[in-house]
Amino acid sequence: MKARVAQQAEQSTSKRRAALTRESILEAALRVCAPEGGGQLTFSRLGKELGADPTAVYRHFRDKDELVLALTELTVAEGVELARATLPDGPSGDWRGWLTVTAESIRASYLARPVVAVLAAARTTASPAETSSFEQLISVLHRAGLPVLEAAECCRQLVDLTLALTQYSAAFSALDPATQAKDEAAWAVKYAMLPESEYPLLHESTPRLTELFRDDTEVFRMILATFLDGVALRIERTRQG
Amino acid sequence: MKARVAQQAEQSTSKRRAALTRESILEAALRVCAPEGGGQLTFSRLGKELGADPTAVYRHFRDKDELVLALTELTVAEGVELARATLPDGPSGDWRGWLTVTAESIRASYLARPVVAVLAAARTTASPAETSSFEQLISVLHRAGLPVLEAAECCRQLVDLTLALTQYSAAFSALDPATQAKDEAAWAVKYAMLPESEYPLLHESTPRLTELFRDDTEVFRMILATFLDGVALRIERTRQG
DNA sequence: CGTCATTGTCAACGGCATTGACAGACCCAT
DNA sequence: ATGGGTCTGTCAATGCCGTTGACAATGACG
Repeated sequence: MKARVAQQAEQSTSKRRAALTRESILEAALRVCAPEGGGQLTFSRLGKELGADPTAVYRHFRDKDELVLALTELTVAEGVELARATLPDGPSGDWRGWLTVTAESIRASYLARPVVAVLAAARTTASPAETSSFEQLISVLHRAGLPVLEAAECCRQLVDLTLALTQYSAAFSALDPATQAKDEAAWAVKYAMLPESEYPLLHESTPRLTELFRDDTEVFRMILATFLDGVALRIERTRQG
Repeated sequence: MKARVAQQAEQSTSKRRAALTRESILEAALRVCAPEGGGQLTFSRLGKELGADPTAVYRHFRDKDELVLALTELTVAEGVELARATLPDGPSGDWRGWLTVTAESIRASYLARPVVAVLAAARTTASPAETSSFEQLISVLHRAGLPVLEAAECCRQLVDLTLALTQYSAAFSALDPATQAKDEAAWAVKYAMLPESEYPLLHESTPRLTELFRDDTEVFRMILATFLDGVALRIERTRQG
């Protein structure tokens, strides 16, 4: 009864009354979620961006959760696409490069919309784009010498590591600038006042640590590198016996 | 109906009539944030737990942010304390055990109050408890053979890794059970329906991956192990050259 | 004893997601 | 064309949330 003309009739000529579509709403939402779009994703902001009543969105998404899920799916898909564009088509022996590119692509997509990353929290999307990317990751590690199951475990680790660290960074950059500045200042002051006698090592490292405070991306790269060193070790062990 | 806690009338200096104290509020908040305390930390819930008007809390904390910050500081301190209780007093050559215990202690403290973990997001606390723990971590890695700066970098990596993954887990367990179940079901269905011809490796790994879906803690342990393998490699390299 | 700061209560405000009633526009079969 | 049925946008209202300002009760102190 419901769900009449599923989706075929209206896209050819004039949209009957479709000022808003799922796509146009998602686009507007992505605009709102951009780092320069201002802190929050809210129905009223979305309505303003669309030039429509905020509640009109409910005609296309059951609730905010559904909207957020669609946004994360879009974001992941974009990340996967970005990775695909960077990576070679055929198989590659460079497993390390492959994993690195994939992780950093997904991270980049999320960081382009910190708000989405924050709202996505730990929701699992299981989008189709993700699937084939995952299969390829396993394949690359398997070719590198890992048994299938172990390769799959490593991939799961990589994905969790990437998503968790990315959302961690996103949460910070989604904070309002005042709070960000306050936190950073508090941190700097505290480290500057550390008594050298009591914390000699920390005192010596302060400049480097302060440098890293600002640079989430650098920290992510370092963690990823260390993690991949661990994977390399596992591969080597497997090969030897 | 005023459930008064009869524990005042102490303290040497001026103490008017403190039915509520910073400490009693924090305790109540921790109770609310416990996994079985029900989903959210809210002023009205807090007020109910205290048997007082919700807005009374504002007499002791400027706003919710300050309350949350205090809670995170408490949580981190508890984690550090837990680690201290487990670890030997003196120096230890077992750097790997040291790092593992520290990371898992902090994780355990946060997971005992998922709500705090979620609200803390990426706020930096720079509490005193944290500081000495950090100094010790650097010391342990330095003794293991790493230059001071490199040891400090590794510690920073470890902390970020731990906090990010913990908040990632906490975010999921802070979701209402219905959503959790729905997400898990969606994931399971999707993986069960994967065509073997297109995704042979994924298909083969499905049982293991499904097992890991539920077991955040196991995944964390694996990631930590892989990461520490990477650190071991770095230590070895330093020693040799 | 009177003054004053402290602290709990209460009512109110604005922002948020969500809902239900309504109205115009479109489609199709009559 | 016409009239029901259906989409889709609008509007008003609800309930929860954090936060604020006015008020009242309490104790401390000169």
